Parts: sequence; structure tokens; C-alpha cells
Amino acid sequence: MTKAEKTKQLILEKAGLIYNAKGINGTAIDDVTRAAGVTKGALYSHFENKEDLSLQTADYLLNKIADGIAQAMSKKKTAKGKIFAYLDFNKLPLNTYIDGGCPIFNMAVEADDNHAPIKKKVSRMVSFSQEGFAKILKGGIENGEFADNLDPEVMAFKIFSAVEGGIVMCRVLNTNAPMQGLIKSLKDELERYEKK
Amino acid sequence: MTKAEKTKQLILEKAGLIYNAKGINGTAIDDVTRAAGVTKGALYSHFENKEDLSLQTADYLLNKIADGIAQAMSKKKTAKGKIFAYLDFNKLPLNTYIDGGCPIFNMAVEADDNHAPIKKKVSRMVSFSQEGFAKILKGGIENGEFADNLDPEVMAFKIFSAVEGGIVMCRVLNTNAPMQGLIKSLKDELERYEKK
DNA sequence: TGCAAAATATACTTTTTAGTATATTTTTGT
DNA sequence: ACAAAAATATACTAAAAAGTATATTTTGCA
Repeated sequence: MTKAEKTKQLILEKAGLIYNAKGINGTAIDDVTRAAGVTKGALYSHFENKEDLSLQTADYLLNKIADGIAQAMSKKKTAKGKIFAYLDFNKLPLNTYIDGGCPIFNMAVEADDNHAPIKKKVSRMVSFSQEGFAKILKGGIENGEFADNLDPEVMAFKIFSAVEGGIVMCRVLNTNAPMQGLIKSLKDELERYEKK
Repeated sequence: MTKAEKTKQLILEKAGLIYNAKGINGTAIDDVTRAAGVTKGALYSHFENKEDLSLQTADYLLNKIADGIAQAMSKKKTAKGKIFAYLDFNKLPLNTYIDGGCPIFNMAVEADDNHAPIKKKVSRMVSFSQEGFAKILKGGIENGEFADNLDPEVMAFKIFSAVEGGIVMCRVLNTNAPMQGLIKSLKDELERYEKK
């Protein structure tokens, strides 16, 4: 990795943190240069303009959170184990994997009526994750873990929505506590479909 | 209502729409004056500065959505009826009561690491709503609608999180469809606690 | 090693947005 | 109806942010 590539990577990492905390609109170019300890010359030699920085930072954040989740889930082999791992991954909303909450949701809310290209990126990531979850659940039905009255699409959407919504709620309430009850409830709900 | 009060109200209504779509940071004062058809002189005679406009707009939006939900729920007399009314209130995420999604969530996400006074407003509203939901469910247990193994706090948090999360997900995916499955699932879940 | 190209720093310009001063109009109470 | 006060319009200034031109440094390769 060349020096210039390292600089670009450093900028993206620092930009990621700031974007996830302050949002796309709330982040100034100079916030990023300051955090990365570089000047505008350096930043603009790697990024065409703020739009370009925003798009690449969005990719960086989406990939990072997706990797984090995938890694946590990959450690388990059963469908139930993987879903539980996802739930546990999100058990401390005040101390998220990336500071500032879940970038998927942060960007989904901000980009919604505002920033079509980033909305599309988020949309693809959400679809992909949803399908992944549904596939895991479907696998669980096929291998006999779960009863076949479990609707994989609905359950995938419910888990994802509840967890992401719960993160936002906990953060605004400034407490991790309600998340524990939510996760327990979702685990219980899934276990009611267990065959054994 | 005097003319000046009408002007202020008009500004708040237009500001509400723009803030809910573009966010606090994404909204320029001139977006608001343009939408309201007034000039800066008029706006600044009613609001001290942008911060003041933002705070009052936040109150306006939070009160409006709370009123909308309360009104929908007040039409039903049973605990189940009220909760179902809340769910049905949210069945079309692409066509929300206030255009641009749920202002509670929009502001929760944007204000989180950014805007402490608005975060506090949202936090109070979320607490208030959560307690209201829990109280309704508790009432449902006391009057025999629901079994007493229903945990009102957990269920209130779960319903609110899932619905709010679902709204964001549907909007980013640009489809109302998954919300129907989610609402049905939440209704089924609640009905499993029904005593009859 | 030294030189061309790439990367970075500095100091600027431009653009956007918030905010203000003041003139004008409108409202309201007598 | 009219005078005082409040509200609003206009045209400006101030501040913040994006973006650029150019000088300087660093890097990698002949």
C-alpha cells in the first residue's frame, strides 16, 4: 500500500466517523481535513469534490458495517446461531460498532428525500441484507431447525426493523436497557418456531 | 387569530414540511421563506435566528405527529383496538401523515450527535409515547383483555421500534409492501396474549 | 542519484447561507 | 380616519463553506 493510498484510506476512515456522527450535510470538508490531519490539497487530490467524498465515504461505511455483521454471524453455523449473533451484535446501542449508530439507518434517514445516489447505495445494502437474513431462515426451515410456518421474509424484515429502530430509540433515550428486552423478545419469538 | 399569528403559523407549517424532508441541517432559511412566500424580514420578525426556527419547528412537528397518532388511537376503546389503530396509522410508509417519514425518527437520527436541544425534545416525546403505550397494554391486562405474561414495557418498545424501523426501511426500499407483513406479524403477536 | 510525476501545503476565490439595517406597508386601537 | 406600533419587504453585510491555483515537497523509477 503506497503512501498516497494510505492517505486516502486515512481520510476515508476519519470521514466515516464524522459522517456517521454528523451526517452528510452536517459534515464540512474542513472537519474531515482537520480530523485526518491533512490539508485541502491532499483531500482534493484524492476526491473530486464533496459529492465524491460523500459517495466513497458511504461505500466505506456500508462495507464496514456489513463486514462487521457478517463476521459476527459467520462464527455460528446454525440459522438460529447466526440470527442470535446479529441480535447480540446490536446489544449496546450507545456503543455501536461504528460510533454514532448504525450507518445504514443514519444514511437511510438522511438520504431519503435528499440524496438519491446514497439512497440507492443504502437501498441495495438493505435489500442484500434482508435477502441474506431470509435465506438463513429459509435454510433453517429446510434443515429442520425451524417449523415451516415461519415466514422468512416477514421475520427477516421484522428483526431488522425492530433492531434498527431499537438502536435509534435507545440512543435518543440515552440508555441501552430497552434493547435487552427487545433482543430477548425477538429471541423468544424465533425460538417459538424451533422444532425439537 | 391575528394576521401576524397566521404568518408565523404559515411559516411553521411550511418549515415543518421542509425540515421533515431535508432535515435541520439540510434546510436553508431561504427554502422556508420561498415555500411560505414571505421574505426574511417577515421570518426574522417571528424567529430570532435559525436555531429558534429549528426549535419551534421541532415542537410543531412533534406535536403534529403526536396529535395525529393520538387521534387515530382515541377512536378505539379497547387496548387491542388502540394498538391496532397505531399500527394501521403507519401502514403506508411512502405516504406518511407528514410527508417525509416520521418526524420523531427523522429528528432522533439527525439530532443524536448533533443537536442536543432537539434531541431532548425528541427524547421526551419518545418517553411519553412509550409510557402511553405501556399504560394502554397494562390497562389491557388489568381489564382482562390480555394475559398477564405480556410485558407492557417490552411490547411497547418492540412495537414502536419495529414500526419506526419499518417505516425507514420501506422508504429506502421504495415500497410499502413489507410493512403489511410486519403489521400483520405484530398484530398476531399481540393476539397471542389475548384472553377470551 | 536525480528527475519527472504525483502528492501535498498554502493562500487564495467563489458560492452559499445566515443575519441585519432600514425603508415601507399594514394593522390596530382610539 | 389617523397616529403609533407592529409586521413585512428590500437590499445589504458577515460568516461559513466549497472549491481552485500554484508553490512546494515527496515518491518512485530510469
